[in-house]
Amino acid sequence: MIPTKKHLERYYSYLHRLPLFNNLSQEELKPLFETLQVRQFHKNEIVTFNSKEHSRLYINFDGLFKLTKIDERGDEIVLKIVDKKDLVSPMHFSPHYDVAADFVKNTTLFYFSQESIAKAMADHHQFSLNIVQYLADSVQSLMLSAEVLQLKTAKEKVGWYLVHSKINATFELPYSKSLTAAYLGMQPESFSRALSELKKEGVFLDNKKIRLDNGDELCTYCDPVTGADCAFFKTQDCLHS
Amino acid sequence: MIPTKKHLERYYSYLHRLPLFNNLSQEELKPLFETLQVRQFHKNEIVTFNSKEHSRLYINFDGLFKLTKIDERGDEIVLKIVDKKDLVSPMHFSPHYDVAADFVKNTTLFYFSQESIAKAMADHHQFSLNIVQYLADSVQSLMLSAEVLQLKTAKEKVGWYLVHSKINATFELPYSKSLTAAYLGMQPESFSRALSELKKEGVFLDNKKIRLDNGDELCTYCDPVTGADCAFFKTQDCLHS
DNA sequence: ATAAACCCTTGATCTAAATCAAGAAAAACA
DNA sequence: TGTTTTTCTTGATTTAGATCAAGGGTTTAT
Repeated sequence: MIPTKKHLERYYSYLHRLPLFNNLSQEELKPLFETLQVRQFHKNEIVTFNSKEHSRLYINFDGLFKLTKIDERGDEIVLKIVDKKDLVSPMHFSPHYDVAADFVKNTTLFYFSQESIAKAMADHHQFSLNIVQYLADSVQSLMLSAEVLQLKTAKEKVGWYLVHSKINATFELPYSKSLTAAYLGMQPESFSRALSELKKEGVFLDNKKIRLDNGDELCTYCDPVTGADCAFFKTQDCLHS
Repeated sequence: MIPTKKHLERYYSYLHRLPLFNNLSQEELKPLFETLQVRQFHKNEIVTFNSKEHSRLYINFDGLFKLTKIDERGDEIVLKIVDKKDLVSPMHFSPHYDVAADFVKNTTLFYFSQESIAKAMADHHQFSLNIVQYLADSVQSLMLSAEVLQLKTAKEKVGWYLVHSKINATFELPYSKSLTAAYLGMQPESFSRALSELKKEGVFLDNKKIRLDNGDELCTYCDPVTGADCAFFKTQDCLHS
């Protein structure tokens, strides 16, 4: 799909605000942005991302999908929930690795070819640094997930996810309960039961809004990386102090 | 610790052969290598790697350690087993993230400061590309681990680990059973039981050597990334063909 | 507005792996 | 070399969460 000129202006300024393009001028980015491509995906569509056919860097402009792996039995793990402004780079996968992109909503993705990205990296050292930063963040968030998924009980997982949402967003669970459950590696039933356990501790979820009796009920479930963005962090009330 | 001149020659040629320095000449690497530092760690020592005090890139010259996270209950996950030639880069961690380096053997680590690495990246685009490659590989191996840990049963995990060893190394389990079990997120008892299940399928582990009745008994447990390095891959006998 | 589809909850039951326990084997040490 | 320490195995028991099942809500479509 070739975007119209009117759209392009809007797209460029959207892109320019992403962390991936930090410290790069409109001018420097022009040659890369001119190679921008756009593609739409339908809700419920499933696409295999591999480095063979998808040697690209995708940016979620609008919509929602999950990166998953499914085994022979049909069991699924959610590696990442890809929301607006999030990136996926199958171009960085090795030739035999692939993941499934499972679209939760109708979605519009931007993408740049591996060649365009390679050229931009060669032309602008800052862009290489941004790519390094993006990959380093991915490593860290995967390590954090591994920790949460393996070490925490069902209740702790849900508690952790809620603090996460409470701090990063605005007291709202951003996704459906079943999608969140899948991301936390648990069944919807267990998620539901964990929520009712948390109710006893003063944590309520009314229509996706998180409500707390006291305000600090979720601090037990917090981690230092998430906590760093919290107002309580390193005060006497915070457990990471 | 300041290495002697005699040692340095040996160190430089060791380093030069690492993938991290692919396509870079001895000449180009000289300024970076001159900033090389060396540090020893004792068996059973535990060091916290965070970006504050360890804003470096470490290379395991000799020894063995595991990168772990431990929770309040004392439960541990092994994020990575760091063997000779492997890298760890706390310099890429965000300020509030840390992992524990738990030394299994006496270990000698090389390291470069964040500044040295940053300078080498700025001076040589190829080095930036190598760093990107290293981080991309880390992302992928973490995604593969997540899949193995969450989706596979105990027996499948052990089977998978054995194909892994069979193909990458030389039919040997590279680490102790309990370390391997920890890496696979299971108890030593479960590992042991899984092994005796595999015996029934013709897979034996005699004194760390893997012995197979037929030769293809482990193919069921293989994954395409591991399989890609296998002679059977994509022949009629291989399940990934 | 009504139907249909989907999502969520609650209860009963099941199961894989953890835990507890104790002995066997192997490795490290003196 | 024998002794101590650590690692591994095997069995009995427990448990957290999965699975199965069915009813209640909520959103979407007609």
